[in-house]
Amino acid sequence: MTRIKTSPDGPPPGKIRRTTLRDVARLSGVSDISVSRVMRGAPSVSPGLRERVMAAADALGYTPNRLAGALKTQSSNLVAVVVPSIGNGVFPEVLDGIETVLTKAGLQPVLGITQYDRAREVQVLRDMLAWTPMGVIMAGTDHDPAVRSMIAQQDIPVVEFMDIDHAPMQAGVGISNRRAAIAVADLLADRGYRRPGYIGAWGEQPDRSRARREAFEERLAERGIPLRDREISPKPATVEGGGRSTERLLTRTPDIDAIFYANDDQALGGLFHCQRAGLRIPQDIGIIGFNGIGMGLATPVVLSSVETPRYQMGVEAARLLLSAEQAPIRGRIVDLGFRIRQGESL
Amino acid sequence: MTRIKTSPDGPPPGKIRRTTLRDVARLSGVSDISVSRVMRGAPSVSPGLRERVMAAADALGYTPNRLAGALKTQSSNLVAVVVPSIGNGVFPEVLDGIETVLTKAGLQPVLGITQYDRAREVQVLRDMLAWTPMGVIMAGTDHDPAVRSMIAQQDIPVVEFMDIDHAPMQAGVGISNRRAAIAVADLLADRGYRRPGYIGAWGEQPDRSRARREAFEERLAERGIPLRDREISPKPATVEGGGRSTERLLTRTPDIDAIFYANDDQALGGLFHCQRAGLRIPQDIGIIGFNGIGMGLATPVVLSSVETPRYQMGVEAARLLLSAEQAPIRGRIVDLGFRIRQGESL
DNA sequence: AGGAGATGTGGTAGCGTTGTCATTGGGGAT
DNA sequence: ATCCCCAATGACAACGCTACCACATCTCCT
Repeated sequence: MTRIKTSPDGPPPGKIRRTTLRDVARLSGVSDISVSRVMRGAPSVSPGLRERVMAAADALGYTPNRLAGALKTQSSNLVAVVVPSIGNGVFPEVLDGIETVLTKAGLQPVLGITQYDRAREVQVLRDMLAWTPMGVIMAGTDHDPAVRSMIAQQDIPVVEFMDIDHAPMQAGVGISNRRAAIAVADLLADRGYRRPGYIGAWGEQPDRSRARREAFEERLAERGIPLRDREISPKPATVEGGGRSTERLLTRTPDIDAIFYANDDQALGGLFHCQRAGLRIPQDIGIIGFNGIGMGLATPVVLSSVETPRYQMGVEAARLLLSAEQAPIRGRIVDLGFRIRQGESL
Repeated sequence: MTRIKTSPDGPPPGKIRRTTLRDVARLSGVSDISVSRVMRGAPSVSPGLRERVMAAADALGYTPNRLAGALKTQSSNLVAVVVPSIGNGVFPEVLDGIETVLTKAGLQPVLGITQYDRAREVQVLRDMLAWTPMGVIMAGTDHDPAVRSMIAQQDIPVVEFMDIDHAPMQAGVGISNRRAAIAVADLLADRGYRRPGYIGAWGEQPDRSRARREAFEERLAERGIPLRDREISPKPATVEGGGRSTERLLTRTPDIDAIFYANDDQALGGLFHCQRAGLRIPQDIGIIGFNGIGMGLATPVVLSSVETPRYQMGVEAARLLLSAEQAPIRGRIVDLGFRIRQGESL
C-alpha cells in the first residue's frame, strides 16, 4: 500500500494561530527549550539569553499554553473545589479562604456546584477530574460511591471540609456538628428552657444538618427535655423563610420557649418575626442560631449563635491540600472548633 | 553523528500511569479513534462497536483527558469568570446565575478573584487565558490596559457585567448605576428630604460606585439640594461597619435627614444603629440602600432599596457569552434595569 | 451490471510543551 | 598541558487526544 504524505493537520484556513513558544524561539534566535526554560524560570540559563527571550516574548505578547505544559508534565496547578451551593450561606466565605491560600501558592481553583444533588456531584467531579487537577477540595463527607472510586482511581489528594463527625476519604477540616449541637442542648437545659423547638431548611439535604439535629434531640432527651416540635423547610435557608417557618412552628405549638435554628439566616428571620409578633426576646422566647454571621451582632437584639470559623475552614482546607506535596495527608483531621456566642437572644 | 534511539520519555518508574484511550482501544480490540469517537458521541459509529468500547471503558474506569483533547482541538469548554470578591455581597448571586447557565451548556467556569486590585486582575486573567478558555466573563468595565490587550490577542468573546454606563470591550450586561443614583436623588427630593448624606465602602474601589455617588450628588445639586455630608469607609461593606459609618456621619453632621447607602449591608447596619440611638425611621431619618437583598424585607422596618437583578445578571451574562458561538456579540448591551423598593425606611 | 454515494473503521501526524539525554565550551585541579 | 566537571544550550521524542484523509463495504440507483 502506498501512502502519500499528506500533511493532515495543515494550518487552519481563516483562523488566526496562537503565538507559541516556537515563535518566540525563532524571533530571539534560540531553541524552543531555551524559551521554555526562561518562561518557567528554570535554572541554567544565562542572563543574556534570558533577556533576549523575554524581549521577544513581550514583543509577541506570548502567553504559554498550559494545556500543552500540563499534558507533558502530567500535572497541573488546578484544584477542583466542589461545593453544594454558592448563592448565599456559608460557602462563599469558605471559598474565599480557599481561594486566598491556593492563589498565593500559584494554584488555580476550579469551581463546581452540586446544588445539593449527589448525582450532580458525581458529574461535576468527573468533569473536573478530566482536567487532571492536582487535588480536590470538597464539602461534606457524604458522597456517592462513584465519587470515592473516581478519587481512588486518580490517586490525588482530597480534602473534605465542614464536618468532622464522619471519616473523610483522606483528610478533613471542620468542626464537629454533633458536639456543637450537644453544646447548644446543654446551654438550653442549663438556662432553664423546657420546651425547645428546632427549625431547619434545605430539607436537611446536607446530611450533617440532620446529624446535628439528631444529636441535639438526643442530648435534650438525655437531659429529660424532649424536643417539643420542629419545622424543616424544604427550601433554601433565607431570612424571609426563617420568619415564615417560625410563624408556622409557633402557631402549631405556641408554648415553645426556645428555638435552635440550623442557620443564622433563618434565626434572624425568626428573631424579626417574634419582635413583630410582640414577643419579648429572650423572656418569652429564646433564639439561637448557627454559624455566627456578622449581621447577628448588629441587630438591636444581638443574636446568640454557634460561631463557626468559615473563612478559616477554607484556609486550613487549602493548606492541608498543599501539605500533601510534602507528606501524605491520609488520616489527617483538623478540628477548628466552634464557640457559642452568648448574645441577648438566649 | 550517530544517535542512539533512547526512548527519552520512558514509563515513569514507580508512578502509576493514568488509563488512556489507547488502553480502552486495546482491551476492546478497536482503534484509538473509534474509542475517541465513542467517548465524544461522534456520529458514524456502529452500535456494536460503541457497546464494546463502553464496556471496556467502564471496566477500566477510563476518564478522557481533556488536556489532550483541548490541546488538539485548540478549544476548551472552560470559561474564565473574574470577580473582585466573593466573601459576601453581590457576586455570589451573580456567580450562581453564571454557573447555572454555563453548566447546563456543558461549560466549566474557572473562578478568578481580584480583591478589587487592578494588578491582580491582570495576573488572574493571564493565568486563566493560559488554559485557552473559550470565553471570559468579568465584573465591571474598568480594566487595566493590559487586560484589553490580552483579550484582543486571544480573540475570544468577553462579557462584562454589573454596569452599563461605560462601553464594554465587547458586550455588557447590567444596570445603569448612574440612572439608579439619579432615581434615588429624585425620590429623596420628591419626598421632601433636604439634608441628605451618603455612605459607601471599599474606598469606592469599583469605579462604578464612585460614578454612582457622583451622579447622585449631581442630581441632588440640580434639584437645589447639595449633599450635606458623606462617609466612605476604606473597608469592605459589612453590617457592623455600616453602623459605625452611620454613627460617625451623624456625629459629625447631626442634622442629616436621609442617608443613601452604597449597599444594603451598610444600610441595615445604619438602620439598626439609628434604632438603637432612638431615632425614628423614617420620621427622624430616612434610609435607603442599594441591591435589595432579601434580608431587608424581613427587618421590623422594611428597608427601602434599589433592587438589582443579581442572579439574572449572571444568567444573562452567561447566555450572552454562549450566543457568541452563533453570532458576534460585539456591541451588544443588555440593560436589566432596576426597581426602587419603597419600604418603610424612607 | 456498473457506478455513485453513504457508512463505518483505521492510519498517521501533530496540537505546544517539557523530560531526557547529548553536545559544546570554558575553568580549575592535577 | 591534560583531564574532568559543570554550566549553558540544543535535539528529539512523547504526553493523550483528534483532524484529516484513506479505504473497505454496503446499499441504491440508472
